[in-house]
Amino acid sequence: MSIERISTQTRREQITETALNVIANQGVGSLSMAVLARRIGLVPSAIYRHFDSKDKVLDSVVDLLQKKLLGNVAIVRKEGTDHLNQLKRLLALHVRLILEHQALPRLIFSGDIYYGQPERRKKIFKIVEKYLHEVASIIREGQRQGRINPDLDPDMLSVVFLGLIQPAAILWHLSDGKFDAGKQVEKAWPFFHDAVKARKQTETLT
Amino acid sequence: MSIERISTQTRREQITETALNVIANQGVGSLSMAVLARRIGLVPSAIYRHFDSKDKVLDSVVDLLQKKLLGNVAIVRKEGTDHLNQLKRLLALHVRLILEHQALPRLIFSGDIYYGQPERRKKIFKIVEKYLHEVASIIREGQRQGRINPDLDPDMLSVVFLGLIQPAAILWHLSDGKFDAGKQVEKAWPFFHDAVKARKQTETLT
DNA sequence: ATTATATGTGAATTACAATTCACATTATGG
DNA sequence: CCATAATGTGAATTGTAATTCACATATAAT
Repeated sequence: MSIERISTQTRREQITETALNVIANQGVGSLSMAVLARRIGLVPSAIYRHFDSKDKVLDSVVDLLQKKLLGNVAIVRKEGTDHLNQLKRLLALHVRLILEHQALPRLIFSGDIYYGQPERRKKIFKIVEKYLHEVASIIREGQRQGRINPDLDPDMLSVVFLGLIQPAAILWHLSDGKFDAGKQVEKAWPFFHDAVKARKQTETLT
Repeated sequence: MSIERISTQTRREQITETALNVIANQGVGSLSMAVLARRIGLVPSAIYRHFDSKDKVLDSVVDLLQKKLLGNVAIVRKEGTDHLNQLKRLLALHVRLILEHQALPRLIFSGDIYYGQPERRKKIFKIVEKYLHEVASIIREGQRQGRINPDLDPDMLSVVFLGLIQPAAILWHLSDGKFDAGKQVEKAWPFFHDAVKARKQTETLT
């Protein structure tokens, strides 16, 4: 009569993924134990066999997000081509990630997820910070390699880099998919690339 | 015994502003009629003298946001200096707006505000769209004026422009004010400016 | 001043969400 | 095979939020 029984380990992953999807599609406000349970085919109280509370579920979601986000960085670093190319690749992966899980910006922005939860807020900040560190680090290597203009501040650039994606993601989502985030980023990349690459010789920066 | 009675007109504005602040400080999820009322010094049911429902309050918040956001564009256009300067000014105003009302990105991202409310979602999209149109229009004029590189796509640029602000705002908020968004944008602007300005003479774009 | 309208109050209603608990049932180790 | 732990269920509890309503009182119009 009942649903198949699954090990807590797998269940936890399933619950976390589902929660991420709910947040992505409907926002943090729509995430309830009931919704979560229904989507999986469980009864609300069953969730408590695997998580102590809704808060713990949210913590788990944040962890998942971290894994996915920083995972992308690891991927492009392994590919180890030229550093500007790493950034390009990272951009592409990030776009895909965001389009798959619109939840990413929502987790960061909504505030509902960390209001009254300073720990969680700090954690999310750390994740973003780490991501930016990695990007800045790639940029620095590119500068050492002589491919990226050494006059530019890598930390500033890393934030701008993030900005190549974010608004595109918003627009995509707000427009219900009509705005083509992929195309925007494709167009924005050459602009960024050109602005960032080392100048051949004499070129004033004003 | 009771609070002073105020005309519905003023009350509506007061309620809307308060709602915006609550969202800015605590997220959409924390916005309840009770919180709203308490902040103003009313009783929850009193809100209904001025708004039919919470949804109507949210609609009103969106209107307010539109006014503020597009208001900034109007301001810089009137100042009518050089177009690149207009953008710089707009950037500064936008930063201030976002720092004052962190609600802006939240309204757009949280999803809670428009899930199940396609009308509202469309409206928000229209606001952002219009903002971008204005920015693109400023850019086009700059191109006609010969100050901005005519090879760059103004629509693409307008989105990138938005990206100069957004991540900075996130970081500022996530870090609880420790990350200096103003400084980031100040640094990012010269980068953008240089990348966008018309090239003196021969300069390949790759 | 008197009446009508606009504002504000407090209690009541309804719905829903998080969480707990006693009770099944399946899986697993011995 | 048996005992025990792990999973799942459904009812019950508690809290909170949106909304309505009957009742008060200030404000404005006559």
